[in-house]
Parts: sequence; structure tokens; C-alpha cells
Amino acid sequence: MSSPGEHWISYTNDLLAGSGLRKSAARTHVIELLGAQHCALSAQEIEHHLGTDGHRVGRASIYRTLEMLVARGLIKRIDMGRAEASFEATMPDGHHHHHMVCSQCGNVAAFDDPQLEAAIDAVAERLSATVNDHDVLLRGICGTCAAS
Amino acid sequence: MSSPGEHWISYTNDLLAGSGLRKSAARTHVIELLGAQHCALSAQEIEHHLGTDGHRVGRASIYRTLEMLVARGLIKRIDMGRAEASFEATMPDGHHHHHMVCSQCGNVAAFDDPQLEAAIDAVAERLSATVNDHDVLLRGICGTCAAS
DNA sequence: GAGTCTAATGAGAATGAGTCCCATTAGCTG
DNA sequence: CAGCTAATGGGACTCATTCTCATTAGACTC
Ligand SMILES: [Mn+2]
Ligand SMILES: [Mn+2]
Ligand SMILES: [Zn+2]
Ligand SMILES: [Zn+2]
Repeated sequence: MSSPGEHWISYTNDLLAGSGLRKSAARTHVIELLGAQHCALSAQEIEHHLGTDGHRVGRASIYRTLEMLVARGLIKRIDMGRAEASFEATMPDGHHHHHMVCSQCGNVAAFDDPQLEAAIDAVAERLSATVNDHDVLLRGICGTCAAS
Repeated sequence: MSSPGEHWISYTNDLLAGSGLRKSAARTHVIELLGAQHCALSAQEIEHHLGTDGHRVGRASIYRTLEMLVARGLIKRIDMGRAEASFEATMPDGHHHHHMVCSQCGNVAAFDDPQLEAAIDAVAERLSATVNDHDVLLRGICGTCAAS
């Protein structure tokens, strides 16, 4: 059984293998951690998770890897209104989700909505400009906070 | 002739007048600058504009004013992927626009799309959570950059 | 396997947006 | 005008992110 995350990991490794990049433990660990996630992680969370897993990686290397992956479109930087940015794998088929942040507890929920995607494509069509990426962030009250 | 910005300024001043806040030059200048804008400004841009206009205001007061206005829903904090956040007036009738950033030159264009708003309302309906705000950011190539 | 070249690493310094502190200024009320 | 205290602003501080640079370690040759 190969999860979508494992698919992304091998896809990413294959892509990087043929790019003149040397193999490195630091990069491998960051990529495998990102691939194991179902939602975004911040640089700090990555540093902490890797440390806990016994695969400590220098902060500079984490940021360098993230920058490199963003530049190649393999991950996406996501800003959720917090102090630090988050990063998540981008599926090669373009499939993705967006986020809703609870303004009370800060909890983040992912959602996937084809009709919203269609609406955004339509907007891009209406504006006569080339749109190649978009962010959507909803803010509101999550279920847990609503029941209080 | 009263522009929408002037309307926002008086609306804001009226609202603040009946809130136990003292009148202050610093706050007044920030509010008038924001009201004169048709799109978002960063704290740094505000500091610079006010300095140029001969109305220098301390950085701390600028941030305090922005925080206060955000807390009362009079302005909105907008993150456009840059290092600093931007802020723009929120019209009392809820009317607003979103932004498209050129990934080449960084230029920002505002757009207003009722159909997109309807689509977002529909998403909020589908998720069974209370959604009370949203951000949308498009990234792409602007007209100027496309012609190069 | 040793030698060479240089990409990659990581500790720590540097940067910079935003926050905090606190002595001073200036609205407001009587 | 006096007294009270909200508001100001210079500058210290925080903390995410970037930069520096001496060291490590892939990859390729012999
Ligand atoms: Mn989408
Ligand atoms: Mn909208
Ligand atoms: Zn919540
Ligand atoms: Zn452009």
C-alpha cells in the first residue's frame, strides 16, 4: 500500500535525483517528514519533529530545503496568519486543499471543494491575466469552540 | 463629493468618538492616510508616507492604531506573501476586494468578483462551521510582465 | 581505497518586522 | 488651572528567517 504521501516522496526524490543535487541526510529527512504529513508544517515544527525522531537537522538546512522545494513547486508555502509560515507537499496532479482557521482556538481544518476551485478558475478567466496559483483561507469558529 | 474613503474616515471617527478614546494626532493621521487609500498599505509604508507628509508618527503608535482598528473590524490585515503585512479599510457594508500578486514583479492588483464571493458563501454553507471572514490571493503574471 | 573538488551542513551571527517598556506629553474633566 | 491617566515615541527586545563561514561528506577519477 502506497499512500499519496509516499507517492510524493518518491516523485520528489526522483525529480531531485536528476538535478545535479547530491544526496544528503538532512534533505532526505525533511522530505520524508513532509511526505508523511496530511497538512502543513512550519519550519519550527519540522525542526522539533526531526529532533524527536532522532534525526536532528540544522535550522539553516531546513530552511534551505524548504526554499529549494518551493522553487521547484514541490511544496507550497502557506500563510495562516500566524507568525511563522507553514509548508505542505503539492501533489503532482494539482490536487490540493485549503484551510479554515478557528479565530478562537487557532485550530486548523483542511477542506477540499471542487466547486470553489471551479469558481476560482472562472475568476482567472474573467480577469485577463495568467493566474497560476491561489490561496484561500477561511476564518471562523470551529465545531469545538461553537459548543461552549 | 465624498469618496468611499472619506465615508470610511467619518464612520471610523464617529465610532471611535463614542468609545472612551481620547482624540490624538497620531491616530488621526493614520486613519486619514488609510482612508485616502484604495488598496492596502504596510506599517512601513504608513510610517514613510506620514513622514513625507510632515506628520511623523512613532512606529509604536502606528502599530497600536492598526491593532486597535483590526480589533474593531475597521481595517483588515492582509498577508500577501511579503515579509510585512498590509492593512486596508473595511467598508461598513461589507464590500471588499481581493488581490492578485505578480510573481515576477511583485505588483499587486485588486479585483472584485461577486461570483467568487457567492462561491465562498456556498463553501461556508457546505462546511458546517461558522465562517466569518476569508482571504483570497491569486498569484500569476501581470499584463506588464506578460508583454516582455 | 585514496585524492580531489565542491555541494551541503550546521553553529551561531545578523537582519528585520513587530512588540514591549517607560519616561514624557497632552486630552479631558472639574 | 490642577489632576488624572490615555496616548505617544524612542529605543530595547523578541523571534522567525537569512546569512556567514569553517567543517563535513557525496561523487567522480585514478
Ligand atoms: Mn484551490
Ligand atoms: Mn471576498
Ligand atoms: Zn476552535
Ligand atoms: Zn508583473
